[in-house]
Amino acid sequence: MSRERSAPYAYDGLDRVIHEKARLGILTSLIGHPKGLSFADLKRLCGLTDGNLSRHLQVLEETGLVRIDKRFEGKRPLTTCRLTPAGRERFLDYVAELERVVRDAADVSARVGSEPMLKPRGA
Amino acid sequence: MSRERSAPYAYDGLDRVIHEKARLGILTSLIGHPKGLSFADLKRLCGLTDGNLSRHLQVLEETGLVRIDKRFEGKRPLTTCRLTPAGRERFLDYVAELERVVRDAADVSARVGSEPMLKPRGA
DNA sequence: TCCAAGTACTTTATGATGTAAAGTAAGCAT
DNA sequence: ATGCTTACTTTACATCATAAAGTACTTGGA
Repeated sequence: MSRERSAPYAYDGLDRVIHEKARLGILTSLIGHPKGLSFADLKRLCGLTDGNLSRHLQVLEETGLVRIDKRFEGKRPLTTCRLTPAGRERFLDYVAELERVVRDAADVSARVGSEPMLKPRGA
Repeated sequence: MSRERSAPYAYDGLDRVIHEKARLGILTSLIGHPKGLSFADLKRLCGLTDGNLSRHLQVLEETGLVRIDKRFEGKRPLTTCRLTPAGRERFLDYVAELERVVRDAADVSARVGSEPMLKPRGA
């Protein structure tokens, strides 16, 4: 209930590592797949290039959010990524803060909603 | 309803300009104050330094999300910021996408919630 | 067998940009 | 006068996302 009394919109809970488009996508993908996802899967799901994904995974591993498993499936390398327990926890904390952002914004669009400022659903 | 069939976690709707901690705070502050906020107010509400706020406001003005009004109140300069109509719209679009992120994540924590992976409330 | 093309990544380099620190300018207090 | 505060802006640095190129191996023709 305290939350930086003086700076209610500082959103300190928005972890920089997680609050990044690409990484946010990766983590959201991973939280839905406890058994992990392959490099190729993530690439497709998140619409990322190889280099881009590789780099982000590196960051996520270094910060202990994901575990990366490299093995060979037959003759080909297969990289599998999954959330660490800590990663899951930090991600859920992050999402909780996101919900707060959404709520802060929603509160207001309700308050201001009486004025015809948001275009009516149909137009 | 389409949303990049093949890359459901790309979150293209997360506008880079808005998806920045500081700016997200600024915009959330502003949407709640249709009459605008002063530089000093924003600084406090968002917990930003002068230089930092100044820079972000510049970006937000350049991209047409906020309007900045500089006048003198008595003998002192007073900078007032408010959302433009376009800014409001783009911000609401952004928030809608945020909601999607939250929902994507929430769906899953529900699905996985049966397993004792998230620490029980008390521990 | 040799070569071209594809898979599965990693490394490098560059450009953008968030941020701290310093700077400007004016008012107010002592 | 001198110093402190408000109200910013400018600069300079350091981080970092991303594209492009590179590595290594495999598969599939000719």
